[in-house]
Amino acid sequence: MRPTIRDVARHAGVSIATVSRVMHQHANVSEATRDRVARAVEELEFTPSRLGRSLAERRHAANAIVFPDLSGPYYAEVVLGYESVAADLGRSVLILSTHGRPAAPAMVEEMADRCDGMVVMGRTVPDSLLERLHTRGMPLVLLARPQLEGIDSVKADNTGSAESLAAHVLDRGARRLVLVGDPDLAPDLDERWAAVERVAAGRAGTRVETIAVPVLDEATGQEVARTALDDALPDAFVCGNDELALGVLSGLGAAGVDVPGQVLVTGWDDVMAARYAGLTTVRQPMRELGGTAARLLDEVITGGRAEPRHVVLPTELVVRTTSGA
Amino acid sequence: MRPTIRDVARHAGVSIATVSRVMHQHANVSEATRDRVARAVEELEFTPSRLGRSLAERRHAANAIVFPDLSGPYYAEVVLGYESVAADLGRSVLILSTHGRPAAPAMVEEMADRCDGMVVMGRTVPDSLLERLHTRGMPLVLLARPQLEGIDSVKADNTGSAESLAAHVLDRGARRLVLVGDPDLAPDLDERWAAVERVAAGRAGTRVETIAVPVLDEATGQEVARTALDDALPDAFVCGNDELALGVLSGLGAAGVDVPGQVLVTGWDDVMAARYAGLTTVRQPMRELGGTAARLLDEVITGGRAEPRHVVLPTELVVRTTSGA
DNA sequence: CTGAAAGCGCTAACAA
DNA sequence: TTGTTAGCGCTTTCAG
Repeated sequence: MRPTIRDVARHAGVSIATVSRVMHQHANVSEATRDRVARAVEELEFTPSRLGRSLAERRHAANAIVFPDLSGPYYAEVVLGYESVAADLGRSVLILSTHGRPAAPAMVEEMADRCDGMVVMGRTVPDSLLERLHTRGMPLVLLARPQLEGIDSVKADNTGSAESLAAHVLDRGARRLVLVGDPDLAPDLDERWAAVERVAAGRAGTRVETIAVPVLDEATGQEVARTALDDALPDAFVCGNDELALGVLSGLGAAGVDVPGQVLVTGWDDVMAARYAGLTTVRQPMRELGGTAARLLDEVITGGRAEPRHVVLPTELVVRTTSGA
Repeated sequence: MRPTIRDVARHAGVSIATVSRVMHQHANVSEATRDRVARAVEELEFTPSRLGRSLAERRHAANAIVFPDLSGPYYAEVVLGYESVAADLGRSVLILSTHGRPAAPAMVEEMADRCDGMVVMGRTVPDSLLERLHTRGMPLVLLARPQLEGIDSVKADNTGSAESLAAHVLDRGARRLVLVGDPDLAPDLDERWAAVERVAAGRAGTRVETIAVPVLDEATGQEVARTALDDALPDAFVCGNDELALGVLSGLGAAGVDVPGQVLVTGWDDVMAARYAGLTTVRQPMRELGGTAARLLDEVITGGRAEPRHVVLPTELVVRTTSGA
């Protein structure tokens, strides 16, 4: 059996309170006893139980992050940025991918009971749950999802870059645009699509359509391309993320369509593969999104800020060959 | 304040033991009391505290995974595969990226105190720590790292595919090969390099050199290319992972070197970008590596197997244009 | 079928 | 400076 604080106390001939004090470098301990205790700790290889400590302190020194699923680099990068900062702040990191599981809300509640605060991405959990957690006092930060009254949030700028992207595509002569992706899956898309439509509305003869897809991955992109090939090809596919765009690209390529000659294709995120595919896209600071969320959450947990903060990180249009260099 | 089991007990006019029984669907409770308790639980919105429960049960219902750092898709995919299976098994998931931190061993010990078992990847932690944890009874699974006496392990086949890769490159006429990557960073490389050298040794006039790099990422790959350009170019760069290879590729491309005409370049992992870059590589089942580790760990935790298991997952050579189609 | 009581391992008032 | 003691919230014998 692993030694407990009582074992150490007995071994050093002191009380458990003294052991606790020594473990916490508490001031009021004579050097002599401190040494005795330290020796006992050494000899028994004592490490205080996190569980006992957490129960007594009523804090976990851990925090969590919830994200929808993990197809592709975007979430991975965000999570890793989060882990990195949270670890620097001395907190353990719990992760949960809801992956459309019906039990997701229950899993989130369970996780809420293991940490001092959590970051929630996308449409992983019903708002009502988040609001309940928030009123219950659980520190929360929303990441890349719609804001909620009184809760901190972080997101990347969708509007500005979506406007640049739209302008770019239209400047290239595209008139009929197809927006690919489902805002219900990626809440960010709402803002982006709105921006594109706003820009398009300012230009005569422009038409914008929308294709909702079940998943934002390469296979789906390929399918979108195939379907479009049977109908009339639009002038541009504006996709919700790079994987979708990459899929459209290969679907089109397989059919011998000339990109960007006949059609333009754009993505979003700027994942590594986008560079090698020459995809025009918008760069999001994925790592920083996670890192910023971790820092905000820490402020909420420790500081007890009065007002919630809402951070928007900049994004950047990256023009490459596939939408016309 | 959140209600405790005592609140529920008082509310239902029973003892806490009875509440506990009801919460656990324990048999010996009359239907009447069960209902009373259930109602009280409802009304107070009682959820048992994980902490209290864990302390009493002496189990966390959580497990962890440690990995070196997160540059690139490989670790991300593995972690996600792990999370997915672990969550299905009803366990919470803790992650820790050691990232060369000097405090890594301490962080791992701390994490060990929050979970029922953990998966350890690569050279994140000194073997001595792992052995100590193991003797202490902590369930462990090693992932893509050298085995340790009595501890389960999972890895992808390095030898077979490295042989195929070497044969492929040599068949393409390469005589002077450069192996890029540091086995101290990625333990898998030892086996791969050994396999390549074995195959090369069987062919006359072949020379194999090695370049150790500090990190296996794109920037490093570019640098390797630049350095090689100043000296004599080898016939083939056999890289430790895709990112490195992709970096070499762009470094070479920037200098106008014809790949695969003048030089061959190969990677390892088959990440998404590799497909779009046309990189010859070896496909590793990244997700499955994580998933398998999660399952093994579960067996160790729950079953108490007598003998450790060592699983090797198959890999596959994927030939694309950059090493000669 | 139900309750009392003893922990699980620690922290932190309060005394001394 | 040190020790005593009462929890933190739960599970689980052991009686009844």
